[in-house]
Amino acid sequence: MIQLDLGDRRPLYMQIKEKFKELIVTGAIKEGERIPSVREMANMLAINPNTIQHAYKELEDEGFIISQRAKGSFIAPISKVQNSSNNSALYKSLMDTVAELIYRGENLDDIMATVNKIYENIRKE
Amino acid sequence: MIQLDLGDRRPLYMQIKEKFKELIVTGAIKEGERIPSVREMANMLAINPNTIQHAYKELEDEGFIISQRAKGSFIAPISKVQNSSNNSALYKSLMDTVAELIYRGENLDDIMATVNKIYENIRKE
Amino acid sequence: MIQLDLGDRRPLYMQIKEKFKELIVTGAIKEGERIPSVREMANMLAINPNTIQHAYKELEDEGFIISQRAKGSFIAPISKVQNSSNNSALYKSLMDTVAELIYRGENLDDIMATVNKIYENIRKE
Amino acid sequence: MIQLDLGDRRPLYMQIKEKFKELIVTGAIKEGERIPSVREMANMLAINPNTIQHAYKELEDEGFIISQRAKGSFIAPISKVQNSSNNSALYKSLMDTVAELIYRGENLDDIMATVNKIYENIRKE
DNA sequence: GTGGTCTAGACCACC
DNA sequence: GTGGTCTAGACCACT
Repeated sequence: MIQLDLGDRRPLYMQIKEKFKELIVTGAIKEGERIPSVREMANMLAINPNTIQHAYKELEDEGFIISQRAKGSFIAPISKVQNSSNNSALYKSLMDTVAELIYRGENLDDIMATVNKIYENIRKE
Repeated sequence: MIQLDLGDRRPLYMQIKEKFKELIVTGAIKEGERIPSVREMANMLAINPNTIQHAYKELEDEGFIISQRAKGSFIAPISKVQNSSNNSALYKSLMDTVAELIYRGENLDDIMATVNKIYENIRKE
Repeated sequence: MIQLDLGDRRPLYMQIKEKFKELIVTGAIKEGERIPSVREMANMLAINPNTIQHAYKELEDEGFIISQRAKGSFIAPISKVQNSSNNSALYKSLMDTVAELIYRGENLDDIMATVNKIYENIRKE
Repeated sequence: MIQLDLGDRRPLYMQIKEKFKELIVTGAIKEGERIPSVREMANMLAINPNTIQHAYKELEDEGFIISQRAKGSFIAPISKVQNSSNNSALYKSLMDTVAELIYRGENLDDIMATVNKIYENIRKE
């Protein structure tokens, strides 16, 4: 489900958090679905439970999951995420990434095609 | 030219590095142009020269600038950047960002329009 | 383990880096093995920790080690090194060195014998 | 004749010196031949004459060239170079380079073939 | 306790 | 004057 990359320079908890975000936003895990408990996850990845806890905490703060004591953690209703923030930081990231791709010689059509493909993949789910 | 954000959780050297990348890839600074010396920049931003040095070092490692002892630092020829790397990490970032935008309820057309606008802005220069 | 030569005109961090590379490529330290922490090494060599940090950073950039915050630094899996680079610079260095040896009157057989001996020494490990 | 690489991190004088060594040891310039004067060279490369002077000085110190006031600089007789130094540093460099090539997955036969090719190329001249 | 970031201040090699 | 190296010492984030 989640694969840690030791070469990755980001802290472990952030890798885990962002991997979960990826699974959620691409629709691989859906609204209401349960994710492994902190302890299960810690066992699976063979790392300290505190690290998982940290990741889950931030996911909850950002509205992606909801943790219920003694029951587990669940993907939050999508409506919650949509209200919870303005998306200007994401648009900023989009602009920087696209500008760099163009600078590095990538074709506008290839970029557009990639964006379209992501959209199609998500719809299909 | 560059504004530091102390509230930003990224290290200072990275803010500087990424701001320069932005200026370069959007065409605000052009191939061959000289950027401020390590000391000038340190004075302008009122931070330690070592921090600027760190930022410039990484920009050079990534192929964006060329630093020459006793002469200064200059924007690298664009051909160096285009050859020097594969763009898969950037495409990965693009996919993650777009997926999250869609998940947060953004419209595909708005995203496409943003991509197009970046392209037009860069071409105009 | 590592001996600094103050008479050497290369910077300290580079002496350290290259000594480690030597230990790694000759098999004296093996994949996955832990190397001394930045502070331990600094104490052992009686130099500033930043200098060690600099050396380790470059070893990591070149794919020889992996540094993990709060855990330590480890010899990278050899597969990472083999994929991560093209070897043309090394072949260039080989050609220059051999050409100079010949110019200085060395015998081709002696050179070949040296190459063979290195190979045997590494295989034996 | 000589091409400077601004991206190269070595000082200019050293690039020049090593390029000359390369031309000499591979036989591209021969014993007794005249090389351009400091001023000619400085004009050709559009750099400061002091930089050329520095390079020539070191070439002379190492026995590769002989400078005669008002006449110019000439490639030294090969016998001079052969006597002038022990070659242990070169063998050290050879061993390090070969060990790294092997570590990076290169084949012993390819390395041997390269060494042989250099030898043949020099003999032919 | 670990690696990473940052400061203040110094010195060096290069051009 | 420029980039690069180094020290001494501090603080932070992560596990």
